[in-house]
Amino acid sequence: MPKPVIYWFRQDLRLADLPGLVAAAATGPVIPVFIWDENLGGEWCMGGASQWWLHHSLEQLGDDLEQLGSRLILRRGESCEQLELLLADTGADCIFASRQYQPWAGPLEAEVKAMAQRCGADFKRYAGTLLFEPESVRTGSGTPFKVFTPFWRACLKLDAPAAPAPVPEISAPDVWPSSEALAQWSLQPRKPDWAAGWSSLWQPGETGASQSLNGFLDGHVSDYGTGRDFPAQPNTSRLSPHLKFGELSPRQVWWAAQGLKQTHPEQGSSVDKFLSEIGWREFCNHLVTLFPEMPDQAFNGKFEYFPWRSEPHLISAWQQGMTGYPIVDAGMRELWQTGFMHNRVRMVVASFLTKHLLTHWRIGQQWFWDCLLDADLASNAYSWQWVGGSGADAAPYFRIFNPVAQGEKFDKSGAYTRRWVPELAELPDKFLHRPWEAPDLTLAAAGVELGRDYPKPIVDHREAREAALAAYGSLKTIAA
DNA sequence: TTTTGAGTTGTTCGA
DNA sequence: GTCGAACAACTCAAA
Repeated sequence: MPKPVIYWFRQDLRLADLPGLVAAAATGPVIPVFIWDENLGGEWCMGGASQWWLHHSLEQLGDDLEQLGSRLILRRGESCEQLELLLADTGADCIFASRQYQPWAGPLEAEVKAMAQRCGADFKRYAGTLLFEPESVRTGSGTPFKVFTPFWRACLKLDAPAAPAPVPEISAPDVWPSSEALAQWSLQPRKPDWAAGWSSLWQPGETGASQSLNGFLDGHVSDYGTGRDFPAQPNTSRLSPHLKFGELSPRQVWWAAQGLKQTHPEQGSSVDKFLSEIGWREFCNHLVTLFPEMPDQAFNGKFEYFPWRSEPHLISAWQQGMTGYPIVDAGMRELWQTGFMHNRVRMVVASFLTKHLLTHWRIGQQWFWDCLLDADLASNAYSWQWVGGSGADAAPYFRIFNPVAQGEKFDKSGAYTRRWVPELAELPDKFLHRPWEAPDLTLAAAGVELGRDYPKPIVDHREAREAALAAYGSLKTIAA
């Protein structure tokens, strides 16, 4: 009997289309392992909402492995130390894993490789988390791209990603190493249980992921191009948490989408628009491998001098969805209550924090990191810097979202806002996004007293806009 | 090497 | 109500 090998699961919690697992299964009996390395990433260790998802995803993965006659071994501690212990416990002679792209992942992989070799074993790393490896996408002059559109055009000219690999047959080792109990890791909130009810909103795990993908492609993708901008409409894929944990590979998404284009050519442009969002995931992750400081430092050095403010009561109002701007508050409450926020609304709330409140984008980045089920280091950092104006190819500084106009344009009928800000539900459409302009009688008829049932705006839009333009304008005199 | 066209998602104002 | 211009300047990527 050949020696067993270890498959080290990371943010790739699936069995299908996992090249490293295929290779491991072809080598010998496989010991699947997940290590809860809770401090990995330091400041960017896993946020609360994501831990809830992780718990359920691991539960599913364990069940799925048992269906195959295998198991998921759980260990807690520093990744490299635990792997070394596992090599000793099991006599395994190789560790297989998927490559990850956070700034700390490469050094950790190098450390594991060195440790394995010291132990007379080996470490093998496989692609599969992205469509294209960062090293493979280059401009005509051989440099990495810093602008999305030419980046994605170049990706589309490369060889198409390989077809997804099926679930391999996995043989079990003679002896299993010990495993910890998932329940003892306390990944789920206790008191208060802010995730109560999330199980009816989300289905973590590979099965839920492929159901979401298929459901989306069978239906709502057809109107993705325009429908995706309206938060009350069901035209977004909601695949991001599944992709973040690797329950679904981008190759599976790619191939399923290409298949749909074959059978429904008329949906081609919507499908391409959807795939370009997968392209943004690629782009952000490629950029963070090039610029590992992206999560922590302004891309544009000028922003070291930006006059950010820090007013705790404003930050807290934003976090709690009590700014007095209904579309902003709806988004922030959706985030807190479901671990997710619609894309359009993410932009509105991010613009509001950085521009109306002149609050550092890092405050928003950290809040999203803790609250979002799909929190991805690269996408989160890139997007906050993009909105805040300090990013690579960022939004122009005068692009300041008007929360009233955004509400009236993208949630005209108010279905989204009324759902998350129910105290305004009885207001007529005309005043829903600007309750401070409603006549007293209208407010009374809707059962709303501003300042009691719902806040007055914490800042005046026009004044805040002027202040933001002045603050951003102050950077013009500073050489980059 | 130099030149040229372009770059996710907006708002306001005045004609 | 609708439409175009202004709101800047800079960097990127390709020709």
